Amino acid sequence: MAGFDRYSSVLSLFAEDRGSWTVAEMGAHLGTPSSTVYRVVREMVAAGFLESAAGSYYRLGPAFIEYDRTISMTDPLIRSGAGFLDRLVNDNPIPCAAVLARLYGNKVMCVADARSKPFTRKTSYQRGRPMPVMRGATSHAILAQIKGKRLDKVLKSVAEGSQEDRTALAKKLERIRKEGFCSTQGEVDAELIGFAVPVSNKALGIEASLSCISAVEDFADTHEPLIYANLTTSAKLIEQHMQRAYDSLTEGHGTAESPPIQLDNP
Amino acid sequence: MAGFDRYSSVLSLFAEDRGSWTVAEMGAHLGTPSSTVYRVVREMVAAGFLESAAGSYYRLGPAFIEYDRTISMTDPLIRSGAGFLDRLVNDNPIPCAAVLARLYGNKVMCVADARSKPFTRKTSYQRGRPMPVMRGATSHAILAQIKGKRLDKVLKSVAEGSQEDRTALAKKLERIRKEGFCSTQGEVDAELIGFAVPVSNKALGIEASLSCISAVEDFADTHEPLIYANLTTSAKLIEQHMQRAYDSLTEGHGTAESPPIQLDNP
DNA sequence: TCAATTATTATCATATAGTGGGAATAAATG
DNA sequence: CATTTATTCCCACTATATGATAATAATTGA
Repeated sequence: MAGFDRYSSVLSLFAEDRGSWTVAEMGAHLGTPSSTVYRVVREMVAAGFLESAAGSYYRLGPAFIEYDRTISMTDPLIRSGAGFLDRLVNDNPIPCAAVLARLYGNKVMCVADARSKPFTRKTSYQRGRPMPVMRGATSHAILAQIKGKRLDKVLKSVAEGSQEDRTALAKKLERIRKEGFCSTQGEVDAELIGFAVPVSNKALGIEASLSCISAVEDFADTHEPLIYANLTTSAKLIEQHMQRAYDSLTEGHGTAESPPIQLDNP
Repeated sequence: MAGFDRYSSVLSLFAEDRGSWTVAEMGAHLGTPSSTVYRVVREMVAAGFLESAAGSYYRLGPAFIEYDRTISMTDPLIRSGAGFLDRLVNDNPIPCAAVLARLYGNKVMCVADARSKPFTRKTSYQRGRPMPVMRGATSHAILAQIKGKRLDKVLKSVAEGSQEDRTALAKKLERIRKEGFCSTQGEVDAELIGFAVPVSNKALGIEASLSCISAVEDFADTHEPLIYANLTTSAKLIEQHMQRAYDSLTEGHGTAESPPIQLDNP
């Protein structure tokens, strides 16, 4: 193994189901001698990517918390969008969770979320958790924004579903592109229904979606217009905010409505 | 440059004040030719540590959000402590923010926080932001738990303050160790006062503190006993929770009070 | 406390992988 | 479509990673 893989293969061991490893365990799982693993681990501890814990165990280090904060403070979508989620869940006619998700390379990931107090269901959508690319309104509203070889690349990267599935999805995406919204039921979590609208900014290269998730049993058809109205309105506001932030940077000044948000992409 | 530094020196460029860089800019700042930077960047993009954004800019990638989530779900302190913060800020007699911070190598970092609705002040303590090691009740309550060469190592690593400062601090820490709590005023943020108590678990190698921060103008001496009582109670609960989680793992079973928390450090 | 065990670092000959200047190609721009 | 800019490719030259082993440090148990 060479290059960055040497390091990321070690980091990949640390996941939800296993947060601490000894050097011997890492070596065994990676098929690498301990002396080599020790050197790699030592370097990453020095850089804050791992920390030495009790009992000769190692854990993920503070660098991840720090860089996560950097992302929260500099990412245009998070900066512009996170603040709208609380309002959205409270304006919704039924209990729900709101999710702001975006395409990150070939991955769809939730980058901010909120839930109304009465909404107690568990949802698969959580900040930092990679999401199914081919299933769910959240992902559909994102994929509807891309096409051609870019879309192919994303779909191929997940290596999921048959050719027919992908053709069917392509048709669905075409319709979403025209209508501007979509919903799915039970594709991600049983008994939950999701509604989503696209959010994007071409100049910043951001393809995202805003969605809300509710229990099927709380939902009635009469709620649908209001749900979509709220989502669409919030999405527009987020897009406006992103564009203003971008403009205020390229023009080199902030306005009264858009305080000088630091958005360093000129 | 060699080893992991090759990669972390690139990542270090990305910070609060600058979230996107072109390869040419990175090369100029690092004194490295573009062809080399391109190779390094390509590797990190493939691993999700960077993402390619619009206009030939690069940004931090989804890996950081994902690993941050992994930490939140596996770190014993965060798992046991984060849930107590909301209760703490609401039980407090005056508006405040609560901070759970820990020693991470030689760094003190906030890993979870909460604030009561009426508390609107800006505080320097935010999840993911490295904190001053030698100043503030939050850090003092942590440092009071370590001594000898370990303490020396931490203090030397920050290279801050004179020898006298460090001697004075050592005396202060000695008193905190005996009393079990501490407070500072204006050491971190002007007009704010902080109160802190230690939180630790020897078996897990965790040295942390629980603190709350209020405006000096809201504070009266009569509040102090209740503030410390709340902090101490919460800290005890957090420590108990951590210990139970640890025990339930080492004994290989969960009990009714402590649901089977997945804590993989045996 | 000390002996025994285990974790971590150091050493070093060898194989391997990174470097960077420049050419070639791909992508973006106007 | 032509031009500029970004990105990848190529390759001789070094520098660095590797991993078996030995030395040291830290931890554990009696």
